[in-house]
This record gives sequence, structure tokens and C-alpha cells, in this order.
Amino acid sequence: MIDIALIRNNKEFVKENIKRKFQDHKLPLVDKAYELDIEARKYITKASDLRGKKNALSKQIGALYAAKKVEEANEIKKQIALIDQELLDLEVEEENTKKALKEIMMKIPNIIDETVPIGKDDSQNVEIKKYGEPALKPFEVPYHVEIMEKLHGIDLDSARKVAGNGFYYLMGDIARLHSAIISYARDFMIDRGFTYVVPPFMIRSDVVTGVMSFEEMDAMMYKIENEDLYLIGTSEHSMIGKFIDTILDEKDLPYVYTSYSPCFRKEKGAHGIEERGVYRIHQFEKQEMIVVCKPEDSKMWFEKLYQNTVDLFRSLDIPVRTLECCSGDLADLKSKSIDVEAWSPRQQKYFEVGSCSNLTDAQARRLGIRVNGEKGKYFAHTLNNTVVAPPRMLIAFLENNLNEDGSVNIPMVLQPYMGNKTKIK
RNA sequence: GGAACAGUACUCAAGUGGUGAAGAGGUAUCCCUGCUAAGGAUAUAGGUUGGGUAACUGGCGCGUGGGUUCGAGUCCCACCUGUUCCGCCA
Repeated sequence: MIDIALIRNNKEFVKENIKRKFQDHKLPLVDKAYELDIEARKYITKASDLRGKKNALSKQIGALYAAKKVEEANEIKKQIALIDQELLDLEVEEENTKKALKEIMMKIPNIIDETVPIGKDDSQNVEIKKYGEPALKPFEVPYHVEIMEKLHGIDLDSARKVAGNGFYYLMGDIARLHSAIISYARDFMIDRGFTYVVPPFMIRSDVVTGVMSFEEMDAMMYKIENEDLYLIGTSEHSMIGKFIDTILDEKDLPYVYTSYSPCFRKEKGAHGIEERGVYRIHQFEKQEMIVVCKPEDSKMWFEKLYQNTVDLFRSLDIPVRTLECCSGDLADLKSKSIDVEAWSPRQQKYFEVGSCSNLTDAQARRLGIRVNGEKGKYFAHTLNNTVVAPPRMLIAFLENNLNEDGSVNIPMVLQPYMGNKTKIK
């Protein structure tokens, strides 16, 4: 959500931004918002005036009753009834106009960072940098489920029977590896100064509707029956929810969190769960980073955040690359976003394992996350990034650390979390 | 899950339908005193959203949302949160 003042003062700039995102169909929204804003203020002014008059008259009634002048009081009541008549329609108009304006403002995309490459869709995303050698294995790398099965580490048949497609039993060393990676990632982030948080795994509907649109909610969120609760799709939901409608003290900034949670997703829509295995699933666990900071610091934090993910994967001997989202592929709330992709020796290509986003003040404006600072109040900047999300991450881990005999190397940093084993076999 | 009570400023707290939501502590600034203690004065109801070049000014705002009323912190309903008791429980 951008600042309405931007539309009041510089419509063309907002339109230019929309064009750069190839959303020309949204161009008329800017003029519409401009007009609705004027209209809304007209109604507000009028209705406020009337309410003021009404308040003044009401006060007289009290005095008149005290003086036992009932006749005169009734006369004023009649005047108030007339004002009420007028207010009735006006308030409906005011309400509708404000609502229409807000709906449009939600659709107008955030101003993209000037460094974002211009492109229509994900095919025009730009590789920023490769880290590590995307090496091929001198033998054929099996599908990740096969690697796991060979190590007696997964039971998808039972999971389908018990919970359905999109769930899994991880077992033995693979399950332990899963936990080890989460624990390692947690400590990795704590060592870099992040505050560790375990948030609620369910949130109320008002928080849900704050952090996402109705369409997104319908496609992602599981609802608890007969409760006003939803299972979180990512800990970002409860972590950002923590800040909704709050005024933060400038001296407490930045908030630099790393949160752990299981994540639940319906995955309804475009792709669904069509792929076998643990690539796209209804339930996974994730270590996340969240930063709430001053506007002037958000770019610096953005660089730091994705670098953390890169460093973590490199410490586990997994080659990665960073891929920048082009303007057309960037979600409307984001100002800039970089995906971290891990190398798959089997597919011989990179695949997404994390996503780092700077939402500038758009999310904060939408959720009412403000800062009380020396120079007055302003909206905070918010960022988020994946540290690591297994079991998807296990795909990259297993493929890259696989030996020809089917055993899997455990990188040094992970060994303390795996009972000092150097290998799974 | 059940019952009782509560929610007003940074904290405590008065306020059972009528002008401008008391008071105390705390905090800030100032005064007094050689210093300290004590004392005195002033400011502290946030916030938000309109109008106005501005000085200024209107609306909303007493946990949240509705309702009753000319008028609600105050009455009614629902919800949220907290405390205590009971029940259940890793």
C-alpha cells in the first residue's frame, strides 16, 4: 500500500511505476484513487460539520432540561432529527467512498526499487551471482525420494493413507537430519545477532486478513473448525502480526528476529501438489528472518539478509545462486526481492529454496506499524527472508552430498547436530 | 471449558446519562534553598482524520465492535484481554 499523498502530488510517478511492472490495466486505478480521495474528503468535511452542529445542539438540551424548559428542548430535538436525516445518507456515502478508495489502494503496487530489472515475467529474472561450483556428479543422481528411501528415511505411502497427498513421514537419520538443519540454522542466525523467536502457529482471522488478500487466504490458509483460528503459512504471519497497529520507539529499532515454525499451506491454485516427493507439500518447517527497521536502513538489511542464506547453504557444501525478481514478477507489496536458489545436480539447474524481500513501508502502512522518532512519526520498513525450509531444502542437501554408493556426507558444521556422524548410510 | 470480578494517561485511580474525563504518584521544565532533603509553579488524555497559507479549528477516540438515547466512560448485547476459583491436561 503506497502513500495516498504520492497520488495527490505525483500521479505520473505512480503510473510510471505501474508501467514498469507491466500492469497497464491498473493505470486507470490511479485516476480513480485520485478522484475518490477528493470525494472522500468532501464527505468527511461535510459529515464532520454536521456532527459538530449536532454536538453543539445536544449540549444545549442538557442545559434546557436543567432549566426545566422542556418545550425548547423538544424544539432542538426536532432540529437534530433533521440533521440526522441528512447524516444518514452522507455517512453511507462517506463509508462507501473510503472503502472503495482503500480497495483500489490495495491494488496499486508498491514503488519498486530503482535497481529492480525491468521485465515482464519470471523468464526475465536476472541472475546476480553464483556461489560455489554447480558441479555434476560422475554418476546418475536419483530422485530425492529414492535417495531417502534407500536410507529408510521416508514413508510417503503411510503419509498418504494417514493425512493424504502432500504429507510425509521422515524417519531415522533423514528425520534427524531435518531437525539438525533447523537447529543448525537457528544457531547460525543467533550467532549473527538475530533474536530467536518461537511464535504462535495459529492466528486469528483479523491478523490473516491484515497480512494477505482474500484470494491469498483462500489459496493458502487452513482454518480450524469452529474457532476463529488459522494455521500459519509461514512464521512471517505471526511475526509481523506482532506489530500490527503499534507505535514503536525509534530507539528500539531495528527488530531483528529469526523465527522457527511449522508452516501449513493448502497450495490450492496454479500448481497444486502435482509433483511427487517433498518439493511442494502441505506441511513443512522453516527458519525465517524478519527485520523491522528505519527506512534509511532497509537497503542495508536487504543485502545482509539474503547473504545469510547464501552463507548458510555454502557452509553445507551446497552451490547456490541469487536471482533477482524482475519488475513484472515482483509481488505488488514488494519493492525488491531476491530468490536464493540451490543447485540440483540431478536436474542440472537451480531451484528456489528461499526468498528475500524488502517491502519498504508498504506492509507497515497497510498494517499500521509506525515509529515514534525524533522527527515525528513515520512508517517502519519491513523485510523478510527464508533462512532454510526443510524438507524442500533436503532435496538440495541430499543431491549435493550424495556419494555413488548411496551414502550421504554430513558437512562438518552439521556433525555436532548428528551425533558426530560424518556420513548417513 | 464453567463461574466471579475487572479493563479510563507512563503507573495507580475517581467518575451510574449532560459544558472542558477528577486526583495522586512518576516524568519534564522552572522557582526557592550554600548543598541535600523538603517545598512551590507549570506541563503532561496519547492518537487519528478533515478544513485553513497560517494563527487556528472541526470530527472520531475511556479494551474492541454493535445497540439504546437529542446526548454514553456511565445503560444493553457480543467479543477480546487480565486476575481469582473450579474442571481438564503435556
